[in-house]
Amino acid sequence: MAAMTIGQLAKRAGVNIDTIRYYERNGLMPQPVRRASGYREYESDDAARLRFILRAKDLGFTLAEIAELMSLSADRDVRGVKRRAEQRLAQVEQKIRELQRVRRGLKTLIAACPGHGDPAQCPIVAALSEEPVR
Amino acid sequence: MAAMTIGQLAKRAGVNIDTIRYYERNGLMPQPVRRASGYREYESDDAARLRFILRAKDLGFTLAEIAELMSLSADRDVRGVKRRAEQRLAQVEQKIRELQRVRRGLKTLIAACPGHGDPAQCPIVAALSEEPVR
DNA sequence: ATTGACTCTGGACTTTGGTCCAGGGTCTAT
DNA sequence: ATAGACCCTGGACCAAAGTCCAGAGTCAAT
Repeated sequence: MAAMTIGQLAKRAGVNIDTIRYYERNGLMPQPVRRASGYREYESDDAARLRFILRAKDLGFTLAEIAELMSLSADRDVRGVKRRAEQRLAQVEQKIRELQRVRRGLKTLIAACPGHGDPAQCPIVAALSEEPVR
Repeated sequence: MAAMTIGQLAKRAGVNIDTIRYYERNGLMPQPVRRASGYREYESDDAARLRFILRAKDLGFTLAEIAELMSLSADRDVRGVKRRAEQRLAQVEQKIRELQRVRRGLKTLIAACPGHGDPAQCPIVAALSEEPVR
């Protein structure tokens, strides 16, 4: 019920005021009611919507994906929402695998490096110019 | 020994020709010898250097970090190189943990979503507007 | 009524790692 | 000698997700 200004909403959500305007321009936040002065007025629904965006962002969705999620949700397309979440999960798992590969590569190099002495003995220096493992 | 043009080097390394010029502008690749015509001439050392850059990039180093690695390596500072590799490893591990958290979040939502019916029953739609777990 | 904090708009700017283009010169094979 | 492929430079442009700014108007408290 309590109407808020954009500054209050921003503070409450812990985001920059310009971020909210940016989301509005990009269709993620609604065009809010305006006072006679032009000031935006937000309701608690808007705060919920902003939390939705931030939570989804935290889960790694891009803003474009979030817009799509909200559109699916508005269409009551629960299946579509679930599908997008599954796709995102697959991406995350792919990225984890990739980073695990990188981790193995780094660990191998670090383990073999004496950390002192002749650079020619350091496998990091040497290995970095070998053929990539890709 | 065999001198190459930039196009040959690019093809051999599998990168865009402009990427090499870009690396040169940013101090990652050396200013090569020029022919009278102005054409760049590369030696196999340069190919090794380019591989170094690409391999390090593959391990997730930024170009700035790669420049630093090369500078350390040129200073024969093996300890410094190892330290950077360890720091990068720590970053990678941090990122993996973060993605694992994201994965858990997504899995929880997906598991609880029926995938059909009333959107009010779908925890993805609902949970996304709750307080972030951060 | 004034002050200080707040808000409005439109547009410019940031970062990273390139990619592309135009308008010119060069190289190589025929 | 000429075509076609290559190379040169400088600068413009791209994505993503904001952030910042100037110049103007508004709000709340004193």
